[in-house]
Amino acid sequence: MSNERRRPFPFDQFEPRWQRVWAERATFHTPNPGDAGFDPTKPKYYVLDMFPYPSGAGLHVGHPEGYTATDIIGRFKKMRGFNVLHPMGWDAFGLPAEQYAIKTGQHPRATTEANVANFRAQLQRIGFGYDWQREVNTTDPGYFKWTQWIFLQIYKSYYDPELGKAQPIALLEDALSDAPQRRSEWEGNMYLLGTHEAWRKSDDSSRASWRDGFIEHSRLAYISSAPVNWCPELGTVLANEEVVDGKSEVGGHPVERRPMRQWMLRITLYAQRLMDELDGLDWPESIKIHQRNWIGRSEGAEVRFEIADASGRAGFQPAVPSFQLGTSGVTNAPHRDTPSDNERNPTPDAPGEIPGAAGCKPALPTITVFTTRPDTLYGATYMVLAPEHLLVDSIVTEEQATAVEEYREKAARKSDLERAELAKDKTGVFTGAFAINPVSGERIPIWIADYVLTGYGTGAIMAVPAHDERDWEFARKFALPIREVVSPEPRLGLGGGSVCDAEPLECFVGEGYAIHSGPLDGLPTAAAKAEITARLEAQGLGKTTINFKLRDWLFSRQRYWGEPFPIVWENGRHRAVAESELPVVPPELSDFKPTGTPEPPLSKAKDWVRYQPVHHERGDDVSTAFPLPSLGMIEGVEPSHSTATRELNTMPQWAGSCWYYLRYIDNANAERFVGSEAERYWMTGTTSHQSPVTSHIPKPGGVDLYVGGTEHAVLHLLYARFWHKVLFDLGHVSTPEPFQKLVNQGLILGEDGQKMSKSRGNVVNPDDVISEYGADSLRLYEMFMGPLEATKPWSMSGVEGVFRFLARVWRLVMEENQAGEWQPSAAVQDVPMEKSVAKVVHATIKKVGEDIEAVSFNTAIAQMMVCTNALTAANPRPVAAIRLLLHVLNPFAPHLTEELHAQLGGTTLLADATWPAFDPALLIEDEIELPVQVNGKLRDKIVVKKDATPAEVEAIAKAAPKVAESLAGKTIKKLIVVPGRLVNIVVA
RNA sequence: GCCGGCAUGGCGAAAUGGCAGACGCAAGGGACUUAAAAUCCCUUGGGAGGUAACUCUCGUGCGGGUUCGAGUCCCGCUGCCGGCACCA
Repeated sequence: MSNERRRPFPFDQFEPRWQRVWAERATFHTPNPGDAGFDPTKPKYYVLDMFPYPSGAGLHVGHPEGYTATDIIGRFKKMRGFNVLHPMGWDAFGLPAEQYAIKTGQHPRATTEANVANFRAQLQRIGFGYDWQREVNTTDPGYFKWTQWIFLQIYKSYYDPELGKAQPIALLEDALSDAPQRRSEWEGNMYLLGTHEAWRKSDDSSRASWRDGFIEHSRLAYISSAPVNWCPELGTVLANEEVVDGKSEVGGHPVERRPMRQWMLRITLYAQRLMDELDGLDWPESIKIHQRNWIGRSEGAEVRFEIADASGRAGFQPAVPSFQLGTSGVTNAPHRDTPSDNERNPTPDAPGEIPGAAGCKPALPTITVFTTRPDTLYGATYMVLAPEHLLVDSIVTEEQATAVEEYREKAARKSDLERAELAKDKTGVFTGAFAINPVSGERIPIWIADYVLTGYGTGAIMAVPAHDERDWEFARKFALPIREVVSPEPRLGLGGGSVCDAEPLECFVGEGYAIHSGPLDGLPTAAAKAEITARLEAQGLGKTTINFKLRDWLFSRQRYWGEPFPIVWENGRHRAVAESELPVVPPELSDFKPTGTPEPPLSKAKDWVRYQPVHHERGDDVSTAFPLPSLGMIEGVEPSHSTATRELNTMPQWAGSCWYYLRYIDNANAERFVGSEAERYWMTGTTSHQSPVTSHIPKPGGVDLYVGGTEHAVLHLLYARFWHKVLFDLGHVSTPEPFQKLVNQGLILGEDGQKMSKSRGNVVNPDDVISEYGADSLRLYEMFMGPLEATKPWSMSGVEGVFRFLARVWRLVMEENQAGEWQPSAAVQDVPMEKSVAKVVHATIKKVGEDIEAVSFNTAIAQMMVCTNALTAANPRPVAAIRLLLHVLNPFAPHLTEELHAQLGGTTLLADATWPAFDPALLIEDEIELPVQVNGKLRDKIVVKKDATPAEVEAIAKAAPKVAESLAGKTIKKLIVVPGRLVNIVVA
């Protein structure tokens, strides 16, 4: 069979040989600034692949697609005189290794090591020019030490809304002690930071504890007990981004909502920056749009509704200011930030509420809603709270209490999946309470319904059934009044803001003109929004607001095979371990099974759990964020370390991949996560000898080219940008964005046009392709299939096609002797190139270079095929022409070209060669052929001198036989000569 | 429902608003060979006409438009793929 068959060229012999040569000579090693061999005169180019999770299944053909693209570009840039950084590593924490461990009892570290070895060998077999000295592995303690360190930087920071950036939390502490009078101002912001719970508790405590609580809850990493996505099957919680249709993205297991104590990262505070700073990036527009949609900014207004007391009057105005209407324009849903003793009946703590002070008539709370259509306020005929809304308990009437409680329990039990499936069927219950429409003064009922989400806006809405599909449906089902307040066309004579005549027949959600809306009547929607918002603001009843769909990032997992948090708990408070204690290494376990409860598997390591503080040398960073005594320790009690326990959760897999591109830059650095000199060079191209980087970098800088699949459009690419921005704010990195240019490779389908999968049996294994056709054929085919970004099916006969092309290149240079051995061909001679040969060779140099820059590899390969066909026809074959072809083919088929280059007497590596220059003079034709059209239809072709004047061209064109025939008896209305392109004659 | 992307031969695909189908696959024919493989050469979008070199004509999902000229730009559809989906 195939191994019996004689190979058209001996790729199986020379491919491994050249791979060894590259490895031995460290051909693709790139020194850092300051290292031996570093050339500061060269520009830098950082080309990055999305590093793989080393699964047990090994590489599939999708991996080498992007990797070959970056390899071609990296090798090309090296030939063009760049310092090229092109590294590879392993995103090796993750669920599959842990689940395999559960099944087999084998330690995840063992399987991970074996898989990494396999992946590395597979990649090396394809001949990628990685700098293997820069390899990183997220599970390496020398790596995750710095993942933990970065987490601590986030933990020790807060977001300053005025500066719009993260700051060390120590500064916040200073600010609070320096300016205690700013407390009320801070209180406003505190709610915005989700810290109102702490504020409430601190109300009657000392100033110091208020401050501690405030600091505690200002951290960019915080503890929350909000309902999270719990997956019982996987035994862990998942981020919103990891839940697809109510099922886990990994494994497809059902996911339910339940409140749990979890670490969250305040990515929401970066929503605006994450959105704005996309603009400067050279990314596919679709990915940018995807991220913008995910962040989901919407502009609107918050409106405060008072609750009517039983007699129907508006309730008492609360004595405290409504600090939800704070200074910052950014709000998000209230989080229940502190573990609640009874999670099913959380303490109401909504804004403005003062629960039952003894002996006084309780002031009734207000309800704040978010709306993008404040212009429809006159049409708000009822309100809806999310079932989980914290106000429900305090407003529900006795008669409705049972029904409400039943509904809330049912809603809580519903999984996300059920909630999604039942989405169209609205359900809800009346609370028995009423609110006052602030503009019409009308008494409107307050309902609860699960179509209102607790996590978005304020978790409460004003319902305008005439102009919102969902409210319309709900109102129809429960026979609630529907009032039309927007008309698609301007209407006259329907003013007065009074009652409308009849309920509308259908829901109108578009923009139009206000009707039945008092002072707004006749205004177009945009103006009506502005007018009503101004009026509300003047009366303290509302204000413009911006809302984001983006939620804070749920950052903890109940897994073994992940980075432990560098956090210990004591007396119910968390604190950072000292930096000198990093890395916090996971304990050895033999049983990795989920506990079956939300208790993480690390809880099984009883000794590890009990925190034994290391003895600190002088100068060690023990104090971390702020001194231990301020952490809520009981005064007078000596801190006792024996009671301290470690945080048992681990970080999600995204943690390691949030910064790996930085570690490649300086992967052996034991002092810092990345050396600043090297970081500045590879991210901005400048060194300390050059002018310092200012805070306003015109080009965002970062990785020059990042290639990977679209599946990371909102997960990895959003998380990594977030971490990078925090590091930038804190002065640890020099660019605001990590990845300047992004290219998405398309999906490779099976030969049947279906997605490759084991069950379909259409999976192509790159190893098989290599053993039959060689690594160069695999590389070349993956690039020749079509545009890199396109989804395209695999075709083995296509592989065969590029294989034949490579064999033709081989035979350009080599021929078989009588004994059947390959030897340099006699046809290859040191003769000058004929002009026609020189022309095609130089055209090839030009086009291939341009196409590589444009990431258009399929057309570059087509041009090299044309060139090869031309050279095959030449006899003798000028060796200079062949050498030039080998140079431009080298980034694509590095093994074959190195071999042939050596066979032609080359003593240096093509990989180290300089990209050839083309001679533009050769590409200029003396005579050019021009098509001549009559009325846009091709009639003839003429040949003219390249510098012929338009008048000359015109004359020749008119004289062309077929043109003359078409023109006979007609008058020329217009004649267009496009120099070098065509002639078009318009006749009557 | 909303937001993207795509639509060109039998197939993968090319084409700064300027000769549609480069390059490759597949297919057919031929050369070499005892034979096969490999290799090399020729043909290959549809239709019509011509003994022939060739000639004419239609053709880039559908319908309009802009333009001397549209696969390409604009408007309106259809189909497929991907994402989001009660986000007020």
